[in-house]
Amino acid sequence: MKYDFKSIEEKWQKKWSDSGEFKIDENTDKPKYYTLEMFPYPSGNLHMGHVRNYSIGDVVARYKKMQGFNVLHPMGWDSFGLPAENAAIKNGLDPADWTWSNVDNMRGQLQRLGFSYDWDREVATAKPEYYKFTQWMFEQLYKHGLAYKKKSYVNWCPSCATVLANEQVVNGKCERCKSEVGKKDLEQWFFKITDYAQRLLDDIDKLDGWPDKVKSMQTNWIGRSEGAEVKFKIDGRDDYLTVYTTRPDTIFGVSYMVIAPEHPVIDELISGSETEAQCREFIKKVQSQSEIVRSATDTEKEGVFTGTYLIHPFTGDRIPLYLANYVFLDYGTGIVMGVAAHDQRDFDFAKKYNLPIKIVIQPEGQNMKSEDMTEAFAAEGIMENSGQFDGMNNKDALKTIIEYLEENGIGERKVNFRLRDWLISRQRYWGAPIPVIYCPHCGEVLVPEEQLPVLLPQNVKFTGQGQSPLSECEDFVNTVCPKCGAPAKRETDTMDTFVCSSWYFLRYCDPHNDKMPFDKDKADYWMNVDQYIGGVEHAILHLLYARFFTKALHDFGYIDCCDEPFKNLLTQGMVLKEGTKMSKSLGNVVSPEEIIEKYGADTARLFIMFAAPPERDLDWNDTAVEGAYRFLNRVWRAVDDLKEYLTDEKPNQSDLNEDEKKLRLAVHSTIKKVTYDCDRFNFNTAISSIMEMVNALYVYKEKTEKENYNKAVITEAVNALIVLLSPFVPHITSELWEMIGKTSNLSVEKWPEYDEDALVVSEIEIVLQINGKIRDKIKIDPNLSPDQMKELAMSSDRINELIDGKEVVKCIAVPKKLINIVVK
RNA sequence: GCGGGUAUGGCGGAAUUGGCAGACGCGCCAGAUUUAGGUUCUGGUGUCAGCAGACGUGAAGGUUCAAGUCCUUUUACCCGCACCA
Repeated sequence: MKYDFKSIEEKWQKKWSDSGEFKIDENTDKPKYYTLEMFPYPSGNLHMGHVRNYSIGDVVARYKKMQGFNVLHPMGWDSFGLPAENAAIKNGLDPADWTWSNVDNMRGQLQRLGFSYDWDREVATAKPEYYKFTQWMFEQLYKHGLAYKKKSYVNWCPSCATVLANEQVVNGKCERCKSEVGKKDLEQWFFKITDYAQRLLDDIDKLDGWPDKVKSMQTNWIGRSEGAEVKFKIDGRDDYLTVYTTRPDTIFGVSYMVIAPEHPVIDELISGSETEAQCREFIKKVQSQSEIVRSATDTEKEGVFTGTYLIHPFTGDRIPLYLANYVFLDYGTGIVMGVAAHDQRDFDFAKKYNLPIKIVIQPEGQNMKSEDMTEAFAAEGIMENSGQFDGMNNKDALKTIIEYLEENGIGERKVNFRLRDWLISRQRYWGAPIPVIYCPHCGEVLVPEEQLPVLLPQNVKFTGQGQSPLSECEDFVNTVCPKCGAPAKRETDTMDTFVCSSWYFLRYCDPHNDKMPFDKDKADYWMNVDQYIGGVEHAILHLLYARFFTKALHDFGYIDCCDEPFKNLLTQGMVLKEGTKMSKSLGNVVSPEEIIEKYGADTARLFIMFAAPPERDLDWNDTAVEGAYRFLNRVWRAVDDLKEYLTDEKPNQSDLNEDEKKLRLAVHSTIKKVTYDCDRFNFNTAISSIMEMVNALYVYKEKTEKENYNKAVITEAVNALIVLLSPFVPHITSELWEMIGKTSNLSVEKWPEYDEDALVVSEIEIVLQINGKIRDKIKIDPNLSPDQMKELAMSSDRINELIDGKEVVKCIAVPKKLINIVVK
């Protein structure tokens, strides 16, 4: 019989779907295991990255299930987002129709790959029954003071015609469409993720199962720094400006101050000053610069004197205040001390504008002169020109100076984060509407919970310009105030899709609940996610937001079991073709559909799991895919040949001949190895050891006459082969299972255990070395003591020949491995 | 500049603890089967050398009886952040 993957895969996929094979619930004594792959955006078709992501997840799910866990393995759709709306603008399609037809197509593709999802738990963020609770989440955050509206300079993508979160701006460009992002002064909705900055940072240490890379990326993104805020009095006035510095020890080295051009106090400061005209011109110039130019390290530092002086709190000196393009409004206070001698940026600026360079820290044992300096001195040293702090080590001085600042009311210790609040409103249609109503009498009012969801209106015009399409939709905008009943208007912005995906893993725990986003007991049963799998591109955005949501929901009392969503994280590598990323423009895209058509889902899955370890990039190789297909055929033929030599009897180790023992050894060492490897996600080596076992089976077949087959040993080998292979290639193994007469369900078959007795060998080969070089190999009883081993080694003719006439200095024997004789 | 990572045959990749470097697969070479091609089965395949042997895990040192693995220095490449005061 031939391996007909097409009919086999169709047959089993239908069986699984008809019987609800992968349906799961909480009513069991088994320990739970929640494995989750990042849900896809329904772009229309699966790509190889998806196939890899979900193949890895499916192997984990099936393996854990066979090990006796109650496995939650769900799938869903991150189905709000811009492409649907762009399709509407371009082709006049309804975003919902476009989305749901893509979902149907992709669901079919996932099913053709044989993934073991509990489809009853499917979620889609764009369904009212889901976004109802996204809106509920917004309201919870609002009620706890974590959602608020403010006017600020925000990132604006002209092409997407919407604002963006800081995390969505990559090198000054929109992470979605790559257009240059500008700034706009707008009133927008934010989530106060900064309230959680310290906890999000501290708890990174708890994430043992996360890759270091992702942890360090999050650490850098949160960007904690310690320093002080210091007040400088404005000369000739009674008020102060406050600066933030991480180097209060250099405060005596301040020779000028710099302020961000957008700073709100500037207008007042420069009005009427002699440099007003230049200042205004400079501000205009800086604002016209793109974020990329502005934030590039090599952009020349420029500035203009404001006409204002500040008074140094220690020396009383008058310090000139400059506008400068290298100071940012949104970090610290937007005002910085200029310490030319000890900061490279300040040094460059001071050189350009001829500002004094004042040394206050000397490298130990040296006497630097400012006129000789070619770059700033930022290392440790001894304080000088710093009044009562002279002679101190600058690290000690830093602490002492902060204490002094606090005691004298000049300043205070301050921790700063780079993390900004999360801007969540978007001027787009295809997202969850923000459930807020503006009443002329009551102001900002939440839509009452019982009125959720605020539904997206239909028959909306998409122009792709200006305001959110919702704002043109009279029926939607006009409503009544839930508090006073007066005519009122709805918020017309929708939420960033990252809000929807920040809690979907909780919804899978209880996907049909229409009262609450999830039942607390169910969430406490399933959470947290034992294994999360996805691309590293979400290292900051999604993973940070999901952590924030989980912590907030935990604090609000909706989950008890954890305040971190993902216990273990696997970031899988990319799928490449000839070393480069697959892309339409390069024309090197390998379509999963074609591969399934040509070789079947099992071959696609096997190749992907075999070709590289999961976290590494994988280079697609057509001939190696053939190799995977060849292997499955080899397995098929072996089982087909041997199916008539099966028995119910178990092998008896003591009755076996050498060939039978060898086969049994191969089988049981493979069980051991595959189990070990699967526990560590070394799927490529797990598969290679199964291949070795198949090779051993062929050797046995070759060497043994059919009438002498040991049926018990063969049966054990065939069973183990099918079971061990089943998480990787579920269709062919299900068919083979049935073919050898099994009626039980393979997907819940108990994972095999190896038999120690089968691993015992009477003889092993060890290596004889002289001075670390291999000179001979001998076969010995593995249980020999080191002394017995040495004795045997010394009786080797070859060894005696080589050490003849030399002095044996030392002899090392490592049981079961080698003997090394050291001679002079 | 800061942070994370990678480097092993023609290629993808193995090598749990320091203990036979190159498992497994691809490719290639040969043999068997076949009218032939394909398929399948078997054997070979790091480099140099006829053999013995020597060399070999980015580079250079070191520790050790023994190093891909540990230590020091260094190079190249990939990824992330970056005028953050």
